[in-house]
This record gives sequence, C-alpha cells and structure tokens, in this order.
Amino acid sequence: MRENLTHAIEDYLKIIFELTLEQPRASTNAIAERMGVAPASVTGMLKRLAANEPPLLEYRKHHGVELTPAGRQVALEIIRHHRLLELFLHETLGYGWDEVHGEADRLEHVISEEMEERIAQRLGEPQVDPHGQPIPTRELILPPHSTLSLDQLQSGQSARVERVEDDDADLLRYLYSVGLVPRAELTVLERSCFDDNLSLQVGAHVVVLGPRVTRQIYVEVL
Amino acid sequence: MRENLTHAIEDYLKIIFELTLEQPRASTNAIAERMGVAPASVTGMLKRLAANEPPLLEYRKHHGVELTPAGRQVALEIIRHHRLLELFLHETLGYGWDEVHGEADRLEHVISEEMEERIAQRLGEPQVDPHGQPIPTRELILPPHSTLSLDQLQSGQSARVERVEDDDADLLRYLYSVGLVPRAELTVLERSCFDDNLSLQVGAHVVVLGPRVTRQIYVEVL
DNA sequence: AAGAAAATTTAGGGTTAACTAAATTATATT
DNA sequence: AATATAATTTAGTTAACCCTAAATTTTCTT
Repeated sequence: MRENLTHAIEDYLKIIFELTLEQPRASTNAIAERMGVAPASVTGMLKRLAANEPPLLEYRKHHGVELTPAGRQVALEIIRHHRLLELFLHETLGYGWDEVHGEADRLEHVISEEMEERIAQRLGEPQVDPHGQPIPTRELILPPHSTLSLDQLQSGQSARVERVEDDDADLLRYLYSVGLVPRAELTVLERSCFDDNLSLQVGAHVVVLGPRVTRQIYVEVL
Repeated sequence: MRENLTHAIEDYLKIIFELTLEQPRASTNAIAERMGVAPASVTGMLKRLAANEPPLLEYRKHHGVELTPAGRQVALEIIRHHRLLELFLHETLGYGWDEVHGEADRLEHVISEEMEERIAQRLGEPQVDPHGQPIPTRELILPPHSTLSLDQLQSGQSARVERVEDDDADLLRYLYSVGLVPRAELTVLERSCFDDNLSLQVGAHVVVLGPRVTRQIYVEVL
C-alpha cells in the first residue's frame, strides 16, 4: 500500500486533505503556503502525484487538486499516526498538549503499522487526541465532528468545546491557562459587531478573543 | 549542535563508530557493506564528512577513517537514542526483544532531545537495553563493557551473558527460546577443535552453537 | 621484486525535492 | 471588452545521495 511514499509526499497529501475539508479543491498557492515551499515546487509535485500509479490526486491546471480515494487513504493513515502519537506522548511521556505537535509531525512518517496498532491498543482504541481532534479508525474513516467554530456563535449562546487546532503552541498554552480545553463549557457574553471580538465566560474566567483565535476552536451548542 | 545532519550522515557516523570499536580505523569497503551502498558512494560521503565544519572524521585516502570527537559525539547520541528506544518499545508497548531493532533504527534519527530525556526519565535512567547493550549517558560516554565473546571461552568455563548483538531478529528469537538472554548463566561443555562449534549448558538446555553465533554473544567469566 | 588480487578512488550519470526568475493563464475591475 | 492583478506554470539550477564502470593504489603471493 505505502511503498514509494516519501515523507514529503505524505506531507503534501495530509495538507491537501486538510485543505479540502474546507474547500472542494486545494489551490497550488494554498498548498505552497502550508508546506512552506515555493508555488513552483508544488506544481512539480502535484504532477508527480497525479501521474502516480495509482493516482493519488486529480489535477487540473490552474484549478487545483482533489485527492483520489487512494490519496485520501494515505492522508488518513498519516493523520491517524499523528493523532495517536499526540495522545501517546501526552499520556505516557507526560508531554503538555502544547508540546506534542512538533514531535508527532516528525514521528508520524516513521512509525510502522505495528507500532500504530500497539499504541492504539495501549490507549484503549481512543477516539480523540488531546486537542479533541477525532482519530481516524483503522478502516480509515474520519469520524464525523462538529464544524461549527466559536466565531459563528451569537451573544447568549452556550456551548461545549469539542476540539481546537493543534499547531500553534503559544495559542494552546494560552487556551489551557484560561480553561478553554475540550469539554469545557462556555457562554458568549457579547460579540462586538465591527471587529468580531467575542467575550466569553469560561468557568470563573471572562476571556475576550479575536476572530483569528475563535476560528480555531470548534464547539457543540448546548 | 546537530543542525546539518541528515539521517544518512547519522547512519554513517553510527556505523563508523561501531567499526572502530574493533579496529583503529574503518575501511571504505567495511562501511559500504554495513551501509548497504556501493564503495564509491562511501568515498564521496567520507570526503564530505571530513570537510564538514567542524570535521566529523579524519580521512586518509586508501587508509580509511577515524571519527573526530565531534563525530563521535553525534554517533553516541544516535546510539543512545537507539538503545533507549529499544528499551522503551519493549517496556511500554510490549515489543519482543527481536522486534525492537528495526523500529528503533528509524525512530532514532527523528526523536528530539526532549523526548530522549523523557524516555530516560520514565525508564529510570537505565544503563542497558533489552539485549544487554550499554546505553551511553547524557554526557555521551559509553559505559565500559566486556569485550569477551562466547567463542573465546574454553571447555569447562562458566560465564554470565552480558549482551548480544541486536540486529538479527531470527537469531534473537532462537536465543530467547533456549534462554540465552542477558544475565543467563552458562557452562561450556565441549569445544570442537576443527570447526569451532561450542556445546553449552544453559539452564536445562544443552545448545550447540557455531562461531557465527558465538561471536555475537558477549559474556563475563564467573 | 614482480605480478595478481583486492581495495579504493575517479569519472560520469540519475533521481528527488527544493529554489528563482520569467512567462503564461485566470480572475477581477473599470 | 480591455487591462491590471493575482495565481500558476515553465525553464533552468542546485544539493544530497545514490549508481556503474574504469582507473588507480595498496597488499598479498610467489
């Protein structure tokens, strides 16, 4: 199944998968930005991935790409590795939830299926990582999850935090300090019309968050 | 400290370190064989490593190489990673002692110093891996160990197994099945003069081993 | 010490995955 | 519909690591 695949290819597929959760197709530039490489480098790689046997994505010049089922399977495998590793590092080595991401990003390409299984077993076949992100199953299905981000809530609404994006360590440290972790409950006190700032009640704290932050927190309305 | 170093470079340094435990200098061909690459490829790499700033090894045409202190430090760091990982996989994920080597070989290049420390702490600053191989300390000193291999014993001598080479899974499974693990005690029943076979008493077992095997088992005479 | 055998290096290539700069195509504005 | 701007692709390079085949150097044997 995963023979020819370099780390770079796995990263491309993972990022394309994440981008196509939001838009139907991922653009060359968006991929380049998230990969931290030049757009020209992306074009070359996309051609290769589309020409792979089996093709890992469907590529139309100037119109971005979409993963094929084969490509999606690889992406989900990597995401499963990543999230299992985050939880494993947290649970068995005492890593903070703000520290697991970088380590998992490197390990995810390197662990065997054997190790993936052993970790999953040891953790009791967990469904979510420390940030509340759902862990794809061994059959490589990503469990459904709320797509409602905090910035879409109205004044007075109450909600429970389901998950937060895991890639910004500074943000994670801050969220932890104010108690905005998965399962925490909150109420929107006020939303300012012109700048989209949101003031929230979280436990004993009152927190004001800008839209760049609230877009990274996903909730379930109560 | 470790900025420019690719996985390949780390592997070269590790292998050169291991070769120079036996001979004063490591030859191009010996390195090529252990790396599984062509001798010509080794020459190119050795030139690069000698030209590195700081130089990682000292290279004399047609006379092999010796590590510099800087090169030795990198090698020991990787060996520390490898052996800590072997023990970690064994202890916390239930891997068999024959299964840990391949996984550790890939992970050793990828874990952070942070993770190295956390693993060492969790395992209680261990001194040896599951095969009895000594784990270099954080100050990067390799603890001394016996250099007497089983093939050097005479009839009638008793000894305790200290360590075994870790890279042959089939051999490890066999040794486990007959009880030839670190700390096991044994007595040489007979050594045949012409073929160097050794017959041993190990617990209830009587085992006959050829020299290719006995050279991979290190002991302390009792 | 000469010649044969073994070890090593040189020379010339190939692949992967990145880069920059210039050219092209698509989209948005007026 | 023309033009400006943004997005994308092409072309030409680079660096890391590997290869094979041929040439050279060292070591071994007689």
